[in-house]
Amino acid sequence: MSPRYSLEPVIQESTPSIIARKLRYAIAHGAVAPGSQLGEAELARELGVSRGPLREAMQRLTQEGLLISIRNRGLFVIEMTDAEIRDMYVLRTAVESAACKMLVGAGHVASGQDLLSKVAEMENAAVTGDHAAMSDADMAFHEHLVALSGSRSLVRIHTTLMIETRMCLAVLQYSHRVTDEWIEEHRGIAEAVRGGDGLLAQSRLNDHEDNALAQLTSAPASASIDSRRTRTRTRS
Amino acid sequence: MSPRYSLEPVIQESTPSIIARKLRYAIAHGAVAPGSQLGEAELARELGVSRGPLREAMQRLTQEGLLISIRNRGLFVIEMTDAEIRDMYVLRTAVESAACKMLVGAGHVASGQDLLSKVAEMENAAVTGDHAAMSDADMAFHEHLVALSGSRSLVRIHTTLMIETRMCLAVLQYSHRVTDEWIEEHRGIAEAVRGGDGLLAQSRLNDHEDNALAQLTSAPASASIDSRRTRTRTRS
DNA sequence: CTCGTTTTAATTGTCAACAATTCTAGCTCT
DNA sequence: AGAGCTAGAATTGTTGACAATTAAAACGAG
Repeated sequence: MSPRYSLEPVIQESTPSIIARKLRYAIAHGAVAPGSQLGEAELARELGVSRGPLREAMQRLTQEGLLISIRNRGLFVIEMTDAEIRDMYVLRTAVESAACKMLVGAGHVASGQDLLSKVAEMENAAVTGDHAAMSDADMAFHEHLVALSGSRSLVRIHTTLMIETRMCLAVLQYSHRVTDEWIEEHRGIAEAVRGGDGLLAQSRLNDHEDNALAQLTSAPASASIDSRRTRTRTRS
Repeated sequence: MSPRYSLEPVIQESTPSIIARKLRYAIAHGAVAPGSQLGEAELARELGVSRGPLREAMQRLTQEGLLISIRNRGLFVIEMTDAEIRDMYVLRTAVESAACKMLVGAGHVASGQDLLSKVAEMENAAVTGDHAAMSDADMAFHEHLVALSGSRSLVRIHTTLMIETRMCLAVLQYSHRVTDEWIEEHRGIAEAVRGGDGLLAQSRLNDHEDNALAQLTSAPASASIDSRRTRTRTRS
């Protein structure tokens, strides 16, 4: 990895972008609890920037749906109810299903092989018992699936959805016994893509997302999703 | 005081929201040409607000994809190429198709009737030759289709997509001969929903979007892989 | 002891001024 | 005359301070 050839672009990332990226990472990995308030002054002081750029970054995250803004009250990290998680998965399934449909017909064999390599990474993570790596590989598979479609629209929407997914995953723990069938589901999708059978890939994808959703919503350990102090106002 | 039974919430819309809404409307209806630059100082002076709230509004539109921001250069209204329009329709079809799938099974008869009333509005607009009303009714149909699904995620994404669609429609003019078959396509979708046949509705929706896309772009739409309704897996 | 009012503190919303960067035009040198 | 360089103007990026609004706590009356 010689850094000579991959020197970073000269266009410096704008300050709001940097802030937004850091906040996204913090939210996605559970560093800030869902439902907690993000004070502008506090964050600005902590990050060493002024409130102007920080407000723009917050604006982006609000637009993406990661934060909710209550006028003259403040910004809060979203608390996703089961219904909202289900709703998110509806959109996510729609996006990934559309990606599947685009994959077949244009180099689906190479795409399938590519996805199978991601499945191999998942297996490696599974045998070592590394839950974080398992989660990363899982998300990498889905991100790669959408990226292979070549659709910028789908990728953009999907990126946001994966952040929300990660946020949900950060709360609960994996159970060991589901990883095996999970891997098999991914392999099934990848093989369907390699075989060029779009409908089969879509149906398998549907089933997979349904299973993943069931893990997130009906899991007994997911009762601690909402934060300790639940002072959320339903009426805004 | 006349008694109002549906008093609207007193929450006053934030200034950036108002600005964003006005700008969206202006962009969607072609009041500002695609590719033109939007100067912050000029707009702020014109709207009678400061640059702070205006920047937040611009930030939203940039996030939505209606503007592109070039650092230290300015903000410009997007110019959508044919490829980008096609890409947008991929996402739009995915969203509306997912909405269709949700419609069947839960009061699909009422939903179908509801959609058919929208088709009737299109017919009224067609006989009077009012192209603007025709366009409005067309978009109302699709917005209603997604709204009936009850999914907030789908509605949110779709709203942005319809603005971009409107922006594209503002540029070109309608040709008379396509309106009739256009109406029939909508009616077909509505009737499929009323009949509870989700797959038929999806396939008809696919075909309809392909046709609409062909009207917008000069190049032919990318090969519609599996727009046909097929229960058996096709293997070519 | 409870309900209503008032005060107070903290937060966001807004604004005007300053700094940094980029494009353009004019100039000089070859 | 053409290419390269330099100075100017215009724009955005950033900052700090001030105003408006809200929620909660303290207080007093019934």
